[in-house]
Amino acid sequence: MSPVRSSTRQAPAPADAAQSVPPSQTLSRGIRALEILAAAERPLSIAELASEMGVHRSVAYRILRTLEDHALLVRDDAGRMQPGAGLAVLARAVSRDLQTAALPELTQLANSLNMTAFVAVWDRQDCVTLVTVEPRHSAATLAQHPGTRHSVTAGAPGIAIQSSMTAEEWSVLAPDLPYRPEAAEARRLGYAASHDEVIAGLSSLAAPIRVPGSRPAAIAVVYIRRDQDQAAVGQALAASAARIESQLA
Amino acid sequence: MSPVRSSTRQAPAPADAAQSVPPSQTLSRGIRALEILAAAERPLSIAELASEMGVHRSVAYRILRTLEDHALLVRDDAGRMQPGAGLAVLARAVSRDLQTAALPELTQLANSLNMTAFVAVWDRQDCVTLVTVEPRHSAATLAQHPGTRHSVTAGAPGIAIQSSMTAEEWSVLAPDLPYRPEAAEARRLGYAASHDEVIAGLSSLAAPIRVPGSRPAAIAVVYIRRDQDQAAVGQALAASAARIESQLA
DNA sequence: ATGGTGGTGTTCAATAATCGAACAGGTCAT
DNA sequence: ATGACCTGTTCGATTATTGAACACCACCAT
Repeated sequence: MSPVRSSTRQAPAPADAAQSVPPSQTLSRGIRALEILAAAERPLSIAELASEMGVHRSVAYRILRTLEDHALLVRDDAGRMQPGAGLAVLARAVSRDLQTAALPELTQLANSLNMTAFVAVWDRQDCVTLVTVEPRHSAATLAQHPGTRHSVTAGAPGIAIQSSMTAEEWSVLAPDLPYRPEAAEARRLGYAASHDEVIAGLSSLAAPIRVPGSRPAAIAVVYIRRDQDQAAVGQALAASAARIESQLA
Repeated sequence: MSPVRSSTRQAPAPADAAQSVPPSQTLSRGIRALEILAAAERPLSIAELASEMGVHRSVAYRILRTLEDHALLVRDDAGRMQPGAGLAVLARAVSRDLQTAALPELTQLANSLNMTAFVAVWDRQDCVTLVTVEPRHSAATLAQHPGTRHSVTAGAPGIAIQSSMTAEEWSVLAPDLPYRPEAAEARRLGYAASHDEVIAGLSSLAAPIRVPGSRPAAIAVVYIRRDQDQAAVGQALAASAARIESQLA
């Protein structure tokens, strides 16, 4: 296929049973610092972070300095920490091809349907929103922001992702998660629907995107009014998904 | 000002001369793994990453396992590593208020001007693109993606950021970086312009956004044709910047 | 002024986390 | 089947990490 790309042979990733190599303590703590900071809604001092992490302040100091070196963290005027631009650079590389292929489709969908459109990927137990596009005349903007995560067993994107495989395939890949019966119908239709699942009052439609070599994703829209022509929108989503898949091949 | 926000007193962030605390080795390596992975345009095996990082394979193994635990990394079908969705979650927290305030303005600008609009923040020597919105009828989409970085001394966004402060303030905050004379004029006009600076053939206009407590940012558009009414577009940018600033107050 | 409070940054011996070699496999070409 | 290349695991030696203690600064009440 790609004659230049050498060394294609490699070993499998066997079922990850209880891993026997203990995680790196320092690295874990560093990441936890980032997670805490991302969840906090205001900048935090080193001392606050240290107590939040449950480590000695001098340990936090060293860790935060390191994160700062790599621009994953920046300081306030007052010296307090907040997430840094380096994270945006790293995030751009997440499913880069999918992001690139999906963006034009999302723009097109958002504006023609006048709904917020987004791509979500399957990550462990969750569905994570990767890119979003809001419609042009967004008066009451539905804020579906990137980085949002919710259970993959709830909402149209999750159902769509499930619908890209059979119940049996699902039980292999996600033995702990239930297979939603709606996925079977979504499989027939080419798209999935949900109402009031993730956020009360909101409805969502989604179509699966099969990504070669990776877990499946979904392209979706959210909306408020229930009186939509679900079939038409669903088919538009499925068509977009097909175009995206063809670009990823 | 904000009576609820307790504990406002804190120490300064004195000039960061050569830091005397050595960075955490393990954490640095973990971040470097992410950087390498983000720069690579294909998934990498553990062995490849190890040699790329210049560490023993078993060291890389432990580090990657840890990153995987936190969903900053996911594996290929074949067990090779690629950036994970957790990074998207963290990135969403970068200048969250700015992102939120800017998004509607970007959508509005992109569609009314029919140009790609984006927000860039100042990070060390660089200008990093945070959010972008492409116009609706994007035939030839200018792919200005989030995460793009280029020197803050080049391009309209960089000049706009410089224009938000005087040459003297600049020399304090960025002693190593030159102050572009264009910034003085941009300061008068309320917006900055550049041609062929970052990417040959592309022009850009930008207005500064002053962010309370943080480094300044910029809102900008890129376009190909030179025959634009620069003043009108520049003023639209400045107006958007003003609205964003008022939301951040 | 003066001390109290809450913060940052630095140093250093003790300790526990990390390192890296060696081993045990698995998969895919040839 | 043989070699090439990979993942995952174990374990003693080494070294990075830890955390207490110290010096210092800014701000606020008293």
